[in-house]
Amino acid sequence: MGGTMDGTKQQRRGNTRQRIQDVALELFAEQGYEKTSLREIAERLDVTKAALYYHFKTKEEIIVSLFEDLTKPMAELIEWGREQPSTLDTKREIIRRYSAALAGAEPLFRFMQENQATVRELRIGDIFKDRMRGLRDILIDPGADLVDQVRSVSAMFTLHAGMFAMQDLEGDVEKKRAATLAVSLDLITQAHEHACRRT
Amino acid sequence: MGGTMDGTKQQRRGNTRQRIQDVALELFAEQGYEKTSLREIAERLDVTKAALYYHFKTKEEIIVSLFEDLTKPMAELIEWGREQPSTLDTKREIIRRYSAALAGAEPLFRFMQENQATVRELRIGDIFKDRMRGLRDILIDPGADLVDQVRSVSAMFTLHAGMFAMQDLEGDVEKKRAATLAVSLDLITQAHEHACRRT
Amino acid sequence: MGGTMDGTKQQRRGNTRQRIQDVALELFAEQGYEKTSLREIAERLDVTKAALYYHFKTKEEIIVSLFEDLTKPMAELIEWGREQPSTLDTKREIIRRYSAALAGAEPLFRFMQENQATVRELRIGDIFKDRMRGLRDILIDPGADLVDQVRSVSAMFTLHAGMFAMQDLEGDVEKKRAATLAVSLDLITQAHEHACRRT
Amino acid sequence: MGGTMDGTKQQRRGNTRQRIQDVALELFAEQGYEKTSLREIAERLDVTKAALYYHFKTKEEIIVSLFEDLTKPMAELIEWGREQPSTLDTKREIIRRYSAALAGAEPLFRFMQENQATVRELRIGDIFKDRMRGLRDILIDPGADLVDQVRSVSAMFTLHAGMFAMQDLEGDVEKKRAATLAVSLDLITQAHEHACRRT
DNA sequence: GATGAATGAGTGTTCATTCAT
DNA sequence: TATGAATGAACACTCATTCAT
Repeated sequence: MGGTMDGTKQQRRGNTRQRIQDVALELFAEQGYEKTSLREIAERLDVTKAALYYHFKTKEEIIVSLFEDLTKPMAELIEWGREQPSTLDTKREIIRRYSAALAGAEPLFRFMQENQATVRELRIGDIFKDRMRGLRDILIDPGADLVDQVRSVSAMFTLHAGMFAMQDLEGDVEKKRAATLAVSLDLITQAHEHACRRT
Repeated sequence: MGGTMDGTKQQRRGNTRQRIQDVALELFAEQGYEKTSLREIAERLDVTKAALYYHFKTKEEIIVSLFEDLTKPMAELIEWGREQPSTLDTKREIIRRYSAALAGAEPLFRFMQENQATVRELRIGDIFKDRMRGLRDILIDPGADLVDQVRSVSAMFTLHAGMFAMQDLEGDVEKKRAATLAVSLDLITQAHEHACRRT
Repeated sequence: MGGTMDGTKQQRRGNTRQRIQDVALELFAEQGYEKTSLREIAERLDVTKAALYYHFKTKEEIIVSLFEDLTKPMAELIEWGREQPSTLDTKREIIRRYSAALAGAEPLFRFMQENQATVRELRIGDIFKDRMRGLRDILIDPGADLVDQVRSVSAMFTLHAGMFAMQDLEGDVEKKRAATLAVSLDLITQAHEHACRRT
Repeated sequence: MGGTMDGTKQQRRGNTRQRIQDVALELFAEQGYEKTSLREIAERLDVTKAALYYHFKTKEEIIVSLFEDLTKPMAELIEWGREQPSTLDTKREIIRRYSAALAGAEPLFRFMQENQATVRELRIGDIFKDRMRGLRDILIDPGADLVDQVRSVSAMFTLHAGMFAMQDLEGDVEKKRAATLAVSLDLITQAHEHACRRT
């Protein structure tokens, strides 16, 4: 209170790019990619559309940049996972870390889930698909029972559902997160143990 | 008058409305709602855009009509479910029938899943959300453990994931459907039995 | 004066396409292709830009349609020329007819000449280039002296120059046209006779 | 100060203005004035757009400066021509020197020819028109036959055509230049001698 | 001698929608 | 049952230009 400059249009030196990303992600997640126009983003930031083009070559590049910035943890997780032995502990750790990665970039992941049709046509669509497949292949034992494969995939999707579809369940957010993680871990454990017993 | 049926542009008496729905659903599911223009639909049918407006008042009404026509089984399932006692058998039957309902209107459900952001702004968004909540409330025991609630929701989402996300797993389509159903039934069973043991 | 309907927005049934072409050609010839915006064309016609798009898929298609409509005589001339024996009389007739063709589509040819850089990137650029080459190859004797080849080409370009670059010479338009044609015929005659004497 | 010249971005002290002109002319001649953006020029030079504005007040000034620098020989030629007696020898010398002037600034003249519609709206349009008229008036005898006037103008345009329209004729460049010049001299000679005979 | 950041005015193009016929 | 012709509002994107640093 008092002090912090004059309040309008100040302090935007050098961080405009960041502010564009923030507002864009918020709007993309809220209304979808196509229904969010550059005009809208620009107006919220009190700059002109042309200013957006100074920082990003196209509309798509905005979402691509967000994707690249925010999914780094996911990429690293996959890389890490590939180098580990395919033990139950590894898989459980993957699930735990993936849960954390999701929580850390919630709006982006919500966007990815709720705009799949759009995302599919965008450059990030393929990258994301690859990543999901990467994760899946780490969690699934080659040659496992089909039911157990489904269980592994379901473990991942339970985490997704936990973020978006269970938000209107009554109860504390953190507790729901924990419960979701528990079910996910349960599924991956069942999948793994069945598979072992067979061999 | 009278005359030869020559194969093109005849024989479509009265079924134009139906044909519009078919093509629209195909395109909506493939490219998304916003990216599918009425021009595109009209061109595929070899009629003019204005013709679409003879059959549907707006673009939104096309998707609404599809939704209403194709989700009747789901609505009936919920109605049926509400009148049944909350036993394990009931729940398993719900899951089975829901799986069948999904399979029977695959493109529409794919559309709903892949265009959630769009659907949310449409009239069908709320209806669908209500239905999903309806289903969920039948499957969940009030006062059950949070983990078991998650398990129930996960049972539903496993079916969804099964339709869309597992399509690139290797294996026969029917077998995958069966496996998915098995995991889903497993989850709902676990949820139910835990809950019973507590009471 | 007196009589002709009410003056505003009447009589435009069915001929809008034609009116667009007329206005577009006028503006393209006057200001160039790039500097003429669709807004400008639409405003002159008192319709919206979108109306232009009902009749033409793109801006380029407007100029393409003009080109196709207006250069038919030129195309036919080339076709005719190819079937004739390569006599002096044929060549003189070609020059005469080409002169007439130019006069009959003056604004288009002016446009083509004054916007060569633009035209080169358009679809019509290549077509036009081919036509010019076609004409040239009819007029030039294979194996003629280089100087005589130049004379033949110069005969064509003299006609062009006559249309555009000599308009500010003093004198009656028709007389200038006749004089230009005379010089052109002279050149083609010289070219032909030299060539004959050599063989 | 001292220091190693490493090859990139050095050694351009003071000659940036020149480099801008070079690149601009190249692009203007290749794609036209309107289709060449300052961004493009700047990118080729690996400087920012703003840097261009340090050296030139507007886009137009770039082409104006090119025009002024490169058409000095043409201006001097006219000045010289005006002071000479109107003999055949003078006229032939004018044609020879004009041919050389064209060859010495080929890209600019190509640009002027291929962007006439654009050039007309630019400041250089009028200057150039005046110059062409100046040349013409030296070559034409006042009161000569209209046909001979056309011949004189055609002599000039033959040189133009020679530069641009005959480039795809087979044959050595230098030989074509010589042939073109020969035809042009021929035309001017015919024009002159006819005129003399009449007086 | 040049850059980073931005603007204002414009571009061609597409869309859902309307309405007289 | 449809079409032909048009509209108004929007969209992504580009441009020449400016100015503080």
